Amino acid sequence: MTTLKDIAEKAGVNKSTVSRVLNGTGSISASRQAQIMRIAKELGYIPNESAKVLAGKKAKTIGIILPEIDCNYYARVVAAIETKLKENGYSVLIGQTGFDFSNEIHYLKLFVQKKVDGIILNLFNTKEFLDIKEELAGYLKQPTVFIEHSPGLFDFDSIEIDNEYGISLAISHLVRSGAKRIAYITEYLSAKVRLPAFKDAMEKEGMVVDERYIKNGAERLEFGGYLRMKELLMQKPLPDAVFASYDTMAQGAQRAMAEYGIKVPEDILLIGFDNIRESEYFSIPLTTVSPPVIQMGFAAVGCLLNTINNNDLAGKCKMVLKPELIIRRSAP
Amino acid sequence: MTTLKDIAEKAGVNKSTVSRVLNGTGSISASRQAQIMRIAKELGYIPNESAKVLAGKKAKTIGIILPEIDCNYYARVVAAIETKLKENGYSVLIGQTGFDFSNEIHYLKLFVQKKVDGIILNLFNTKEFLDIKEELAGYLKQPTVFIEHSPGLFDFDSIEIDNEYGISLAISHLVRSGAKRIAYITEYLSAKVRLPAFKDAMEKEGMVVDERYIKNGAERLEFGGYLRMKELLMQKPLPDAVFASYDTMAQGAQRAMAEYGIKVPEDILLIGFDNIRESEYFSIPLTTVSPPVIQMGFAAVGCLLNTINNNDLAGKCKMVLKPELIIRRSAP
DNA sequence: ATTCATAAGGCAACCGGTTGCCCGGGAGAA
DNA sequence: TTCTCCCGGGCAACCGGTTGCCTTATGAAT
Repeated sequence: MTTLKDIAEKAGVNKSTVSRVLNGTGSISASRQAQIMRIAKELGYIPNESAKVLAGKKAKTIGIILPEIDCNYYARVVAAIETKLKENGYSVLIGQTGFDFSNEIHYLKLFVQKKVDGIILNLFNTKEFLDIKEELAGYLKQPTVFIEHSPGLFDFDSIEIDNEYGISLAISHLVRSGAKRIAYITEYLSAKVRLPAFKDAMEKEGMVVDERYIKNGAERLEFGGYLRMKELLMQKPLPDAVFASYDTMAQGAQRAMAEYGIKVPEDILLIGFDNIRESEYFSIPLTTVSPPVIQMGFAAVGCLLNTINNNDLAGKCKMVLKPELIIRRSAP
Repeated sequence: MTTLKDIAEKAGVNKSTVSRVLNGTGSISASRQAQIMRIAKELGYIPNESAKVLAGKKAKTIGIILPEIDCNYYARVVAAIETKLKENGYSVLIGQTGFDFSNEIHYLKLFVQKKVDGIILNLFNTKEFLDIKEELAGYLKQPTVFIEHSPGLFDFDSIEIDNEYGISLAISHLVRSGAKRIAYITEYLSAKVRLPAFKDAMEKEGMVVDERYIKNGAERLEFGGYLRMKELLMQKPLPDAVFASYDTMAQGAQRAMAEYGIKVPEDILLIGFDNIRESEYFSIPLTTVSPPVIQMGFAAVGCLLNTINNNDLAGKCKMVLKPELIIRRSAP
């Protein structure tokens, strides 16, 4: 490990001079600069970030906490955020919580210790978070922005997705298409936030919520969609429209319907949520609600960098992004 | 920011005592311990990782560099790695290179500066890497493991996927199924490693490689598969089997064939590579080559942790993992 | 009563940079 | 010629922990 001191000794100067040359601060003669740069290269000098941070420099790192990565939705979120941060010279520390509250807290604390410059929180358990907010006070002093969901603390920045609005778009589209028996397939985690919104939307459209057409369960993703759809197909009369809690479940549902010879959209309309990249390429291209996740990621980064650089803007940045409806063949 | 010193002053002891209590090292009386712990909690003490690292502690962080996250394949890789590392108390810094060599180098250097304990490299440009290996010497001194591809340096650990073998599994399966005109759809990036392997496999099976049945291009993912498949459908006679460079392209290909009324597998057999989670739920469940990526991730972490903890094992860990063929309806 | 080991904790150097302050010397202004 | 000012660079404190070594007190063993 070669350090500033090594370079300084070899050049016969003080290490502060070397520091200044390497950082382009202070005024050092051109010849010295050249000499020091050369020696630094010769010695293969690699700066020590920990020392820099300890001495008061920014770590140029932000942490992002989210439920999981291996999922078409969150992968896109983190990719967008990473890309934007990279453009600004930041690195990203990542934490998967698996939807678990203790992990959410664990990573929050960990990242703060690691002296990140800011944190992007995609929390699932916002209620629980709110409960122990005071206890966490020390960990919420650096720039923090909540994405997707917000615990509703007005002293924090948040970039939310308007789930309720998105779901109402889906339901009213189905109703306008003449659906009478609208079913909902979901899983426990997703249901937590989307089931109430589904019921609301139904009521606003004047539809009765028939619990027999709501299928919930533990299994997630394609498999969950597949199972719940099969359950639904036992019901008679069959629903004439299905809202899947997210696109990945919709893909499983399509598969189940194909097995049973049910035609989409002729027999049953199908609509999803998320507009994942592949939904356009499902065997029946999926009509779906498209939350602006890339925009959300970019906004979160922009907001965070603002707060970091001007450090007086926390709480100033509150956005609620509206999803839009993407109409494809599964529910034209 | 409360520090060790603050706690020490309040407790009337030296900060070294506080350090020892907090770390459970040294011998400190139970009452002191209790007192110090209490004060630490009262003051909301948050340890400073940079200081710890500077003082010689491990950062308990590893960096992972890979082409992209928003892609079913790599998302799974990074998820597996993150999960395993979390179990061992490590955090992960992530870098997306976008398949770009300069980004690969950029992140390597960056992570080293950040004093990570180890690096997992999923490099795309292994040749270029090899070319400037000497220049990088200073950056390759901490534990490093290559995954998926290896630059073939025997002083480094690597967990490779045997692409050639995987592709030969696919081709020989198609040949055994009676395919005479086997096509290959791909895109520039994937082709770099898989096209030669495709040709090899074809030759080994005694098939002639007909360039008219090889469709390559810039577009990636589903869209790329969709475009290349449409090109293929202009060819006559039609191929009787298609090998898609990866499952996501296969999904696009399925869509193109559906539009043209081509039946899979009756008219054309289709086979993919990657065995992404959703391939089981494609409209025609996809026969595909399954590289053991979870196992690869776990092995990489295991190998890295070994090297970190025993620091004399570098280069000892070399694995080449064999994919297996998953037979589903698209090529029974 | 003397020796000795051990427990409890203090002291200070060190990790590798950063930065405010200071100083000597040469050039330009008065 | 003397006074200023700026350029080039040195000095040392500081960031917040860690740890080897040393001291003191206490109790046990001889």
